Order: sequence, then structure tokens, then C-alpha cells
Amino acid sequence: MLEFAVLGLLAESPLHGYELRKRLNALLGTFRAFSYGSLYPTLRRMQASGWVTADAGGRGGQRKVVYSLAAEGKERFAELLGEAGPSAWEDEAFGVHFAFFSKTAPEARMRILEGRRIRLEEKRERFRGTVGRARERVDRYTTEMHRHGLESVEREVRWLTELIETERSISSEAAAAAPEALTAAVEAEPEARLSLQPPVPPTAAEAT
Amino acid sequence: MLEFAVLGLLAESPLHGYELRKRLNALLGTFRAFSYGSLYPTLRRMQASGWVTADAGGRGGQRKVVYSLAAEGKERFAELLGEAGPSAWEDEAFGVHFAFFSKTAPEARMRILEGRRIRLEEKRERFRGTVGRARERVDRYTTEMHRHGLESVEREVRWLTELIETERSISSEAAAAAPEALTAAVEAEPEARLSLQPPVPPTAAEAT
DNA sequence: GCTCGATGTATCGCGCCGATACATACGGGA
DNA sequence: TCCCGTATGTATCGGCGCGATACATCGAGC
Repeated sequence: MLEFAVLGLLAESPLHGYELRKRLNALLGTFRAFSYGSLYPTLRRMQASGWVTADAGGRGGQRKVVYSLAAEGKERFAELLGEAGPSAWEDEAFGVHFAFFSKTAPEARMRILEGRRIRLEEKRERFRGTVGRARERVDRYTTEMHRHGLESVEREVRWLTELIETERSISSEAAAAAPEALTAAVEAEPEARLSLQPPVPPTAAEAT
Repeated sequence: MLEFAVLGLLAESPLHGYELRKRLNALLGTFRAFSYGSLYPTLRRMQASGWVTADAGGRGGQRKVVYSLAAEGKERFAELLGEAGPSAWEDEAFGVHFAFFSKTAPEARMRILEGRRIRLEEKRERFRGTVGRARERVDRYTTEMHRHGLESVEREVRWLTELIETERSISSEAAAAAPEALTAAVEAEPEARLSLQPPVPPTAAEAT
């Protein structure tokens, strides 16, 4: 996940660790915060994978290591942006995916949003029973916790529903405004393969 | 954190891993879910620490390892229940602490609730600026994510405020009903604080 | 001149997750 | 009757990310 986010930030401009971390946590907002203890090792891993290059501006005492995105890194980022399957609608992953939605193909956005919503609806159903009927001797606090947790999930589902509706109206507007532009954009340069996903059999094929 | 929760569950009755995990995740509700990959190693650690004892009912093929709370484990649990400082108002920790609030002393409950609220209010303030003013060129999605995240935090603060008020009214009721009982119970031996529960309205507990 | 907070890079131990492996019990449909 | 899927049950392994910790420089204000 960190890897994904770093790729996305470096795609905009080369950065050094400190700045990278600040932007990372600004980008993710309240949803997540990474530490240096993860950042630096991750950057090393990414270097080893050939996704980023490190340019140490080691001027005497004051050193500052600037990381840039390599070609392989760009590919990897495009690849990750295209992932719209189950791996993208898990809590953590969803957040990072969402943070880069403006760089994500409309169809992938839709699939992620809908997959995520189904995930949460399942979770909601699993817990609705539990909070309703008293499971063993429950105390005030446990009950309250479950009630609040359930409401959080419900709120999240509502949010996703709104996003999906907005998304739908956007794409229909776009289609109405310039039907050919949409197709053209999709078939544009190689990166556009993000949108080239096989028409997946209706939602959620894998109901564990 | 897992350690804390395990201690709390084993304080009620001895359990084997599988059952322990089920109850663990039922207890924590939507808020958290632990995996076997953490549970078993944790149980080993706790054994090594002398907090739990393992009783392998190894009957031929069908084995089942039952874990019980040792005296040291009880002590450790009481110790953790008493922690009401910064370590208890961190996200993860707060959730587990809250799950065992009915076994926690009223003063500790109050301190945890209030500490947690302050933590979240700080977080809210930190992010209020960010979501208001456009920090560099922000896209629709990032903005939306920050808005939603901020609202989540605000909702959480509201929840805590309500809990604190309820808590306050409970203790004032208790004080009015039996002013000496409160002080007496508080100064009793460590275990006695568990019995300090507020008069719970008898909501019919139907068995599943 | 000195301290303090921001800037800056980096490591280490360890908790926890997800995947994986393996074994038994049991109910129901072929 | 046999097999299959699901629940029950225990356990390990690689790897990610956190929190603590250690340094070092720089500008601002006292």
C-alpha cells in the first residue's frame, strides 16, 4: 500500500523522504498515516525493484536524497491503478486507490466503488444480527460499541452510494456531451490499458 | 492489544484457540478482527510470560488446546484495566479498553473517554484547515475523501461527548443514591472495582 | 551564544496479517 | 455409500508497517 502511494506521488515530481512523507500523509488525510520506519525501507525495496532511482545530493554535511520514478515504476503504478478487483476493495487498499482516483480510469473507479460497497454491505449484514439480539450477557458498553460500529459502516455505505451515483451521472453527461471522446480517451496511449478490463461477470463472483 | 483482549476473555472462562478467536472478533465487532497468525504466537508469548496455562486435551487425533488464565495473568489484566493514560486513548488501544469498560473502574473510564476525545479533537483541528483551503491543485476525489474523513472524526467526537455525559450522570446518580458506597468501593481491593457496575436496565437477553 | 523546533536520514525489534498447510467431524446430495 | 463442502481445530512463515531511537543541520528568537 505504501508502495502504491509512493509511486503515485513520485509520478508527479521527484521528492526526498521527508517531503514525501509529509505529502503522503496530507494526501491520505485522516484515513492513514505512514511513518519513516516504513517509508525508508519501502523506498529501498522500490529501488531494488528498479521502480525508483535515488539521487543523493550529498553535499558535505547536509545530505538530502531525492527519489525519482523510473520507467518501470511508471509501469508498476499504471498496473496498480488498473487493479479494480477484490484486492482494491479491502479497507487499506481502497483508501489508497481512492486517493488516486483522478488518475484512475472511470470503469475501474466504478468497479472499485461498487466492489467496496458490496464488501461493506456484507459486513453490515454480518453485524446487524449481532447488535440487535443480545449475544450472551452483554453489557452497556459492548452494546454501545457495536451500535456505533454498525452506524459507521452504514454511513460508509451511504457515502459510497452517493459517490457511485455521482460517478454515473458524470459518465452519462460525458457520453452525452461527446460520445466519441470517451472511447477515444480509453483507447489512447498504452497507459490507457487501465480501462481495458474484461467485462467482469456481474459483481462479486467470490462470495466466501 | 491482542494480549489485552485475550486476557479479558480468559478472565471469564478457559477457552481453546478457535473459540477464543470467535469470541474475540464478536466482542470487538466491526472495530477490529484478529487472525490466527497473531493469536497463536500471542498465546505462546503469554504462556512464556506465565499469564496463561495451556491444557492440551490431546485425545489421539482430535486435539484441542484449552488456555486458562493464571494468577499472573489476572494481575496483568487488572494492571491493563487500570491504564487510563495516553496509551489507552490511541485508536487501537482505545477500542480494546472500551470493550472491557464494564470491568473498568469509573474513574479510569472517564479518563480514557476524555483523553480520547481530546486526541480526536486535536486530530480534527489539524485536518480542518486542510480540507477547507485548497492545498495545491486538489482533485474532486481527494477533497471528497478529506471531507468524509473529517466528518468521521467529528462524528466520533460527538459520540464520545455523549458517552462522557452519560457517564457523568451515572456517577452522580450513584453518588446521590449511596455517597459512601462509591468511595468505599473505590478504595477496596483491586478486583472489587469490577463489581462497580452501574445499574443496567434489564434489557431482555434472548438466547440465540 | 544558546536553545528550540523544523528539517532530514536511518535502523531495530516486534506485533500483526494473509497465505498456507494439515487434520477431523458432520450433514446432505449423488 | 461415498464424496463434498463447511465448520472445527492447530500451527507456521514471509513480510509490512509501527514506535522508539539515534544522529545531524538550519533558522529564529531570546
